[in-house]
Amino acid sequence: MAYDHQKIEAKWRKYWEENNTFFCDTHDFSKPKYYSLDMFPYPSGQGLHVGHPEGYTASDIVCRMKRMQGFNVLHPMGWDAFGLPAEQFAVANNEHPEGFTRKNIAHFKDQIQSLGMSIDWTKEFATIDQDYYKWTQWIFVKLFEHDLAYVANVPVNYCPELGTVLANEEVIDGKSERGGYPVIRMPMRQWILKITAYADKLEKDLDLLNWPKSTLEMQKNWIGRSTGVEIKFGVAGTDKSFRVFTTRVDTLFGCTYCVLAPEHPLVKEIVSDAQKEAVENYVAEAAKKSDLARTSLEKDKSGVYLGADAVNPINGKRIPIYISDYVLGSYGTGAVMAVPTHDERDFAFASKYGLELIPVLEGYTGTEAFVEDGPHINSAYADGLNIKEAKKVITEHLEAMGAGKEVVNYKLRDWIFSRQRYWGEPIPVVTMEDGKEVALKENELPLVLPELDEYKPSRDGKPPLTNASPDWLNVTIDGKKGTRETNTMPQWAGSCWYYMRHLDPHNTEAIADPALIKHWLPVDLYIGGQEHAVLHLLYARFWHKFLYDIGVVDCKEPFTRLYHQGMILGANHEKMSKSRGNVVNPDDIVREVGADSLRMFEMFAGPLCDAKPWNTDSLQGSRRFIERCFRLVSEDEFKARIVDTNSGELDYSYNFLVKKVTGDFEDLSFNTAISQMMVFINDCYKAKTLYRPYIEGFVKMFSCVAPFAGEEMWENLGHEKTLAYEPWPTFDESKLTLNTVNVAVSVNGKVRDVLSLSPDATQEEAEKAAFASEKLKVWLDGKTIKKVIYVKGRIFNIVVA
RNA sequence: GCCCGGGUGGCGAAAUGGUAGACGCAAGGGACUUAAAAUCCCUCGGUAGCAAUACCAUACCGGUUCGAGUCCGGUCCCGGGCACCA
Repeated sequence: MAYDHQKIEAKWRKYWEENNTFFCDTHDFSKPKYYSLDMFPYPSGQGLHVGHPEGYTASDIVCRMKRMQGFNVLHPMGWDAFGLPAEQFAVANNEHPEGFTRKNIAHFKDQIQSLGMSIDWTKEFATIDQDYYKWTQWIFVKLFEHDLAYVANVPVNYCPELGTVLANEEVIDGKSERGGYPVIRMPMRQWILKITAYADKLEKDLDLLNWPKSTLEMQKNWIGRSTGVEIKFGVAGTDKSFRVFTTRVDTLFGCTYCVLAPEHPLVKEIVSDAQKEAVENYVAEAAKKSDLARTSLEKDKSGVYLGADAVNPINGKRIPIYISDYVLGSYGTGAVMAVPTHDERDFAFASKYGLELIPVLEGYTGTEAFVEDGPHINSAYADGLNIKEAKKVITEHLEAMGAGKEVVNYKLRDWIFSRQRYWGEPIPVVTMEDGKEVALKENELPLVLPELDEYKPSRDGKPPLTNASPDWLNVTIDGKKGTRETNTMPQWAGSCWYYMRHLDPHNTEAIADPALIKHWLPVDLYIGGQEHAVLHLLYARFWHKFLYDIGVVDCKEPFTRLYHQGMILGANHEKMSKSRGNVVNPDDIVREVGADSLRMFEMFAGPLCDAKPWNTDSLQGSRRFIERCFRLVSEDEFKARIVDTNSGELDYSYNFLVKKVTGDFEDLSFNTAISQMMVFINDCYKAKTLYRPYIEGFVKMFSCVAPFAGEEMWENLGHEKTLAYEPWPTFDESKLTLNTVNVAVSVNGKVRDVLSLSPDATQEEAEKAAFASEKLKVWLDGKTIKKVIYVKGRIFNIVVA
């Protein structure tokens, strides 16, 4: 019986669906739980990409093993279904985006099912389902009630091409993260979530996570915690003052001027008449510039003297105040103390405007800012101290004077949460005539997205929902008139809490049954692309922490273990793209060589986290391996070798295999697990007899990677039911001890002979055997033996002079 | 510029500080076959040699060690992230 992948895969797909094989009874708490989650896909019109099966297969392998190990495994799938492409399709065809999206979902689901994922489809839902986004809106209302959602007129990142504002996280190099369109700064009324209120927790709790180092690092940098001192500077000749933030308070004696951000409120108040025009011009120019222009184009520093001076609180020195756009209004206090001798930016600025230079650390040469550690000078009581000591002393002085205190600052900004788009969750708020915002009550949710005649945003940035019918727009609450919010939520909203909803996707009373939340969270394994290292993962952590604080969840973090699959590149080692003509369609592969071969190839190609090029030959090699395994239980020649009494010939190979595969699957090291399976199969081909329990154990492990073939092989071995819940193979440690092991004998570290010794041969025995070696004579002849090093089972090294 | 990763055969890659290149792909040879495909077996880092074997070899330079792909310092490349954050 030949390996017919199409027949086998169709057969078992049907079997799993009909028997609801992978149904997870989430209320069954009798077994330990294992919750494995894939980052749910956005169901695009293009269908599945060949990269999707990679992450999905990885988590599927772990789920299949965990199920056999007796865990109650939850492995769900859902759809991140609000989003731009569907809306763009809707605008182009003047059609509601839902129909298009539902069609895509059906296609995605069919494709994923064809890949043999052991998913419990009874837990499926989409973010666009009304009974899902009801709860997304509910969480928003809770945030609002806790003053974590507010409206403000702020300068935002507006993307004219997309017709919407974007979060800071969605702007990369002045362009939109999606589409790469230019983004400009302009003030607009927006809903904002106070993620900064959670900055400290988001930073600290990174310690609790088993996440890739690079991702932790990126989150840390994004949050950008820094400890420093806030210092109060008085404005000379007035009763006004301003605060600066510095991480280098030790250099305060070298501060020779201060710089305010152009948008600093004090600027208008203290500017001198003589400088007024120049300052106003500069402020106007800076306001026009986008962040991009202020940063990348402005290598050269510019600024204007305010005509006012400040007083350095540490020594009473009178110093000029400038404004410059290299100081950001949105970070720290929007004002800095400048120490040109020990800060590169200040040095550049001071050199340009001929400002005073006072070195306060030994090592300053006058040609550039000296930023290393060293003894302080010109710093009164801090002279001779290093940075750390000087910081302490000067901070104490400032505190005693009431002129400074230690503070923590974050780079993280609040999350601009509203979008001027149609295809998103409506924000469940009504603005009353008096300008007050009122959130809808729970029984008024969901606030359903109304149908429109047209889905286009208007040119002036007004959202499509402003075109909704007056019935929808105008509401009366307690006899007062109000208007519904016409902004919608960003796509991230739906993905912030979906992992909770999979536990209980049809609950109408709560976001999920609290008992289920308590039992099943956090997610044990979360696999998805690294492109979400900051955006989605930061937002989801924020919502989770908020839900923790209001008692909805009782763990601090949603995802304990996170892993990113690497990209599948084109055969030419470049990113797959239509324009490069190197795109591989998974449907074609499934049809031609089968889902099992695709899974095997993607897992065997290299470490899960690495980028891996597509390789058609290697794909065939994976199929060849599956066929080789299949033949063992389907061809008479091999079936006749399967026996019920153990001859012992595969003892080592099998037991080592079980140990290796179990550990490697746990570590997500699938490529090495598969190579060990290949070694075992090669051994099987050489063996005279095949001990049945070994073959069955192999099939169980193999089936995690190639589930269709695995089930078929299991049936060929005489079983009637699926192997999905068969007990996971165990290994016998005693079978892993060999009678003899190869011990390399080296002279001065160079291997000269290999001895066959007992694994626990003593040093004396090893020595005897080594010095008896003919091959060694040449290397030892006439030499003095200084010492020998013996490591059991590994090496016997002789050091000679 | 700063912060993370990473650099090993023709290719994808393995290697608790202990015989570098497991496993696979490609290539070459053999068996089976009328033939081909498929399958099975063998060879396969470089140089020299009929061979045994020797020397060289994990980006480059240096160090620690009996012993370094692995640890430490420096250099050069490649990938990713951040970028006036005071």
